[in-house]
Amino acid sequence: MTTRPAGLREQKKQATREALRTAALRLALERGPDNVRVDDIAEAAGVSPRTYNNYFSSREQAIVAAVAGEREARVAAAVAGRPRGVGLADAVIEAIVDQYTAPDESARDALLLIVTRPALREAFVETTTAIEHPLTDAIAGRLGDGDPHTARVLAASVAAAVRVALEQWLQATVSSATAGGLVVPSGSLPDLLRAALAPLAPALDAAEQRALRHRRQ
Amino acid sequence: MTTRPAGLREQKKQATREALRTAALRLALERGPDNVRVDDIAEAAGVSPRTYNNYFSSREQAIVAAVAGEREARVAAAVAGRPRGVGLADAVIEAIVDQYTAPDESARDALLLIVTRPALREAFVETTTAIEHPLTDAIAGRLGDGDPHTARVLAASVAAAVRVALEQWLQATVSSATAGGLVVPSGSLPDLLRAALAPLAPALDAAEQRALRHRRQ
DNA sequence: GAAAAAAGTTGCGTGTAGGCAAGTTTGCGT
DNA sequence: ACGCAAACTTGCCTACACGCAACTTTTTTC
Repeated sequence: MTTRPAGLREQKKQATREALRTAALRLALERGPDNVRVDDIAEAAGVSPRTYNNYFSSREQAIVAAVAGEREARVAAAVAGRPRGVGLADAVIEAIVDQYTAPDESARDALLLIVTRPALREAFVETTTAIEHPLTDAIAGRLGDGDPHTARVLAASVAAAVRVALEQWLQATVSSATAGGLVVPSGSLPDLLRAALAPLAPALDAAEQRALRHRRQ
Repeated sequence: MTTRPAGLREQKKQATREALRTAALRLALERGPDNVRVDDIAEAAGVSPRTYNNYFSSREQAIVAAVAGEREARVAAAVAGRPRGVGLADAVIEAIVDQYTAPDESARDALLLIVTRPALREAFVETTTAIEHPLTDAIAGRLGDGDPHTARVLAASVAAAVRVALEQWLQATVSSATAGGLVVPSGSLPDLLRAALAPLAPALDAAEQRALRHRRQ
């Protein structure tokens, strides 16, 4: 579905990208993010520093990409994969909660690293915009391609809501970190996501109803 | 209303900011955006280059800021200023259409400049996120402070929809430019804005109803 | 299967973003 | 009115992003 004919070229590109981001994360964890030069990352991944910048347009991007991974694609697939019966709002909300609540233990200490550095936090929050395009397609698929504009706006809004939830979560995390104990848990991300997405449910449902009505006629 | 106690300090800051962005725009128009160094802008505004970066975190920001101006504040004020009777969705949509359709003739050639340079276009589109905070307050004011979270999500979604509309408008503009004739008009921005915001109306209305019901109890 | 075309990598050079610490200006309490 | 504290400006310095043009690798075409 998501995998195209392959081609050696594309394989290498993905491999390089993967090598860069894992190298970036590993080095950041080993020495702390401030002691990692892009030269180091490039060297660890076996490419030139110039090539690094062909893949990532900032040093932070590579690090957060290792955590965010291919979440965009997974979210879109999850939305598309919900059974026909469930409403659009439920499909979207549950798909997102699922994908952002992956039991990814390996990411725990990485997130710990991210929350403490403002630049990294910002880059991490920025990753939410990456879900817009896949999500647009997924929503358009469910709405029946009547009006791609609507799907795009809804996807952008959903991404914005996710961003809001992440910001709240990070803020809670960092304040609980400075407040005292071990950091990890903070407010429950799933709850924050649901709360942030809830106000958009009427818009999603309305679009779905409109699409249905339109198709009948 | 929006003007605080003043204070000489704040005045100077605003003056510097204004000087920087007008200088940036003037120079960009005179010589073309690629022939403007931040040193030039700083010099024209009478500050050090280092100070420039205390105000704007990229060269493009200053140029687009001259066009975007204080639109954030105006949008928020316009939303807050609509009569109590009109629904939230209408208030928001009309306020935004008004503010983005200012008959600002002086901005015409500036926009012409912006659409042609990808970096400037991106920076211009990014300015939409600036309306989020003021708009959050304005929406929260209309919803009655019952749940500030909802206002924030709605504001972020509205900003996202505006961004989508701007992207479409810029794309239409640039393609009509490469296609042939004089550039300026392209698709009607007001129409694009209304179309992009329409799918969010149900969410805005639902929030308003909820707030009303909540207040009655 | 070889040659042309397309896509990707790399080094170089220029301009830029931002941390830090010292110097300057503004605001405020007394 | 005075002086202290906080906020802003500035120069210096390091690392970084990205255009460009030459070169290498993969893909396509005949």
